[in-house]
Amino acid sequence: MPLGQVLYESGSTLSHVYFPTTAIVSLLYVLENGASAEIAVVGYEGVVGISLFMGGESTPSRAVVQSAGQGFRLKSQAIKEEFKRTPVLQLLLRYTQALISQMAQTAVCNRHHTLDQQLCRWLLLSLDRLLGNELVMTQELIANMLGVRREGVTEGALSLQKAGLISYSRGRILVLDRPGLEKRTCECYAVVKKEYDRLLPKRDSV
Amino acid sequence: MPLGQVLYESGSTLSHVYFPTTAIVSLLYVLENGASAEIAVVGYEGVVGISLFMGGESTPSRAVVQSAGQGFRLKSQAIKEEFKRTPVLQLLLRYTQALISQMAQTAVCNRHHTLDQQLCRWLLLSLDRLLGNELVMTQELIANMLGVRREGVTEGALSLQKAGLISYSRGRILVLDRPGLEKRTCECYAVVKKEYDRLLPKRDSV
DNA sequence: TCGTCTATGTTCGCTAGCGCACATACTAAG
DNA sequence: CTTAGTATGTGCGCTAGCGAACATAGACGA
Repeated sequence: MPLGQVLYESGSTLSHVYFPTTAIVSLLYVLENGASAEIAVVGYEGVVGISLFMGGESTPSRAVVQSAGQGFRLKSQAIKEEFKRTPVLQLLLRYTQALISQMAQTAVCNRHHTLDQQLCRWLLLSLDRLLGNELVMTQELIANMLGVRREGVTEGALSLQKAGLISYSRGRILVLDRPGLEKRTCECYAVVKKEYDRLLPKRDSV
Repeated sequence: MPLGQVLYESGSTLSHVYFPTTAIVSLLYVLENGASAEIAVVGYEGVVGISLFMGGESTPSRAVVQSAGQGFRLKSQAIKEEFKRTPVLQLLLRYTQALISQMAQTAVCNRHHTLDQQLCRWLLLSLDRLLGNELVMTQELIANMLGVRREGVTEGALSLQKAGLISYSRGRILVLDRPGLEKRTCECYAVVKKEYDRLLPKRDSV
């Protein structure tokens, strides 16, 4: 495995599972503007291509050889057959992959996007998991979730309210203009949502 | 599930697996100084307590109810018995959990730690996956991995060199003082390493 | 009705890291 | 040896977000 080799691109179907021995492989998440961040490092202790046995076939991440070296690989077919014997696990594994995607996206988002965008993303992700269009949630708590200052959330929420996208008071947030939020957030929300939809087609069947 | 309920603490052994229906649960990573960041959100589409069927028993993350609501739960014993039938998967699943830990830690680290600390973490993690004490890697590439500017890495590397911890030139980095790096980095390196060691005890057996 | 608590709003100085532009300096190919 | 190319060093102005301190105001119990 030479330095810089791309084992798989974001979104492509994986043809092999790789077991590095002396090589190191980086898992990168790439944003639309080309900016990227490394999500994890895989060396001799690990496997590149988890999604193949997670049931997802592909991931929104890219795998790049970070340090030249040796490794084994297995045809995807071989792995998949191994796992066909245990259909019960499929759903759980697929969910796991969705979760992993969300985590990874969170990491890049932390790095590259503004508090404002992250706030929108967070509101949308939460909303997707609720029935109405109301969130019971203080700004203080949101700040904790996002890992930022409470004051930052206050500013963000204010500007969203001024823009007529939400309205709130004392721990209740009403989303008035969902599409507006979607326009205002970064790509991360859409990526995560798409991945959940792809991996868990019937979301209310769990 | 009332708002604010902690389903499991970082590091504790999980007693149940939870399937939220109307509740939302946040997975938080907490730093030593108490600062934290949300790694992922789990709602009706998902499961809280993945590590139970991943084979890891516990995770370094905390699960908090973010929005009150209903949900099911299963005793951990029930889940584990289900999975005892398929011992082949165990190793892969355990590795998956280790990978997930690394991703999560990366996300908090992005949020809360300085470039300097992250650089040390990155060097150490890479070193752990190599034989010698030399990395073949330009600062430009490291910047890409960390998702920061090349100049930032230059500054960091300079100060590490001045401190006598590393020495480098044109794409070759020599680590001179490993313990020194470990002292200088944030907790994230240790957490990840510990988790890998815990989950993959015989690291050269993969 | 009053007092208290909690949620939100506002200000101010500060710093890390960004973006950009450019200055070296090592290296390898001709 | 020369030249081109790539890796590293440096300076400068700028902005997002931090930390801390404090102001306001809705909610709710006594």
